[in-house]
Amino acid sequence: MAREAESWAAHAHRVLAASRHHTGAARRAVLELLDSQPCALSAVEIEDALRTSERPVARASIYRILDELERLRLIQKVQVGQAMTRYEPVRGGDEHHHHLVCDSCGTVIPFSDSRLESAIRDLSRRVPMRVAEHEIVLHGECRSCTD
Amino acid sequence: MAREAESWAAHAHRVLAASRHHTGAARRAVLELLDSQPCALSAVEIEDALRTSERPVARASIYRILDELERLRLIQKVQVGQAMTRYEPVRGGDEHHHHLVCDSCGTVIPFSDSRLESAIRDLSRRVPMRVAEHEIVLHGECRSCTD
DNA sequence: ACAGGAATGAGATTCAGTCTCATTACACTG
DNA sequence: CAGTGTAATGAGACTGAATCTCATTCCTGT
Ligand SMILES: [Zn+2]
Ligand SMILES: [Zn+2]
Ligand SMILES: [Zn+2]
Ligand SMILES: [Zn+2]
Repeated sequence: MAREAESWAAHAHRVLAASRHHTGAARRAVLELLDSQPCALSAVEIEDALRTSERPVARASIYRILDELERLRLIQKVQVGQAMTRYEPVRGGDEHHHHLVCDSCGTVIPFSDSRLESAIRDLSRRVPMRVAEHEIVLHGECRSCTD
Repeated sequence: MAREAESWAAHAHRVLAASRHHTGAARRAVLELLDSQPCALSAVEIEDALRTSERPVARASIYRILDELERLRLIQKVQVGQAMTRYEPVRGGDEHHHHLVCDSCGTVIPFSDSRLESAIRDLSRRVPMRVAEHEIVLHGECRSCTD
């Protein structure tokens, strides 16, 4: 399957179109910004970035769109520290991952670890709750801040 | 050592006294409320609870006290979802633990798992950051919400 | 092209959390 | 035990992310 050829934005757009009627320009602008970005963005950063673009999008729309994308599992929240929530594309259903956060400079670095995931999977079965999600964040100091 | 006999509040009070000069009534009120509670509390819940008690404490003081307690590792933040930050006593340095959060009713259930911790410990060594802390939250639906 | 309903925008609003600074209370000294 | 210096506290203004409202605009199917 030529899935590699399809951008995340295009995929997300199709999923979005399949799950509701309209597909406005605001959605497209947000999708494309998210897809172009290497890192997780906050709603405010998205608003700022789009304000100066050819397709500004209102705050209310951004939050609505992000909610929708999250419900469809097209993006995921990244909670780093107590600061504002960030969002990043969930690409290709492939790599589930978590984050390292530098408490000095705020840098967010993704990582994945199969042993950790398997421990979580195993644990989820023994716990008094139907576990749907998990969040793992490692805090510390990144290389550049330690030097 | 008769450590069992000493309440967390009393322990915290000693640590606090050892690390600074004054030890006001506001601090005592917050310590005792935290100690008496089975679950993690938010700053707002603490403020509300104390407002109707015999020793109301101002919001600014509550946040100051919580910051101080956290720096001394007497309490720990519990970030569940995107909601407001909660705080819970760190008792006896003993059981490091994490939380299950029911996304329906908001219930928070503590758990600990040595395999998970060892996976984290191991992982922390292989990662491009000096890891100081970690947060793990499992989300899902608790038994009462599933029924 | 049209109608009906979904999507969007602008701004008011909420609310956790922070900041300021005047006042109070603690702990030590004499 | 009163006096003094300093830390702690309180009241409320302030900040900023996130939510809400509702009038307007724009899709989409017919
Ligand atoms: Zn750093
Ligand atoms: Zn995982
Ligand atoms: Zn529940
Ligand atoms: Zn742990």
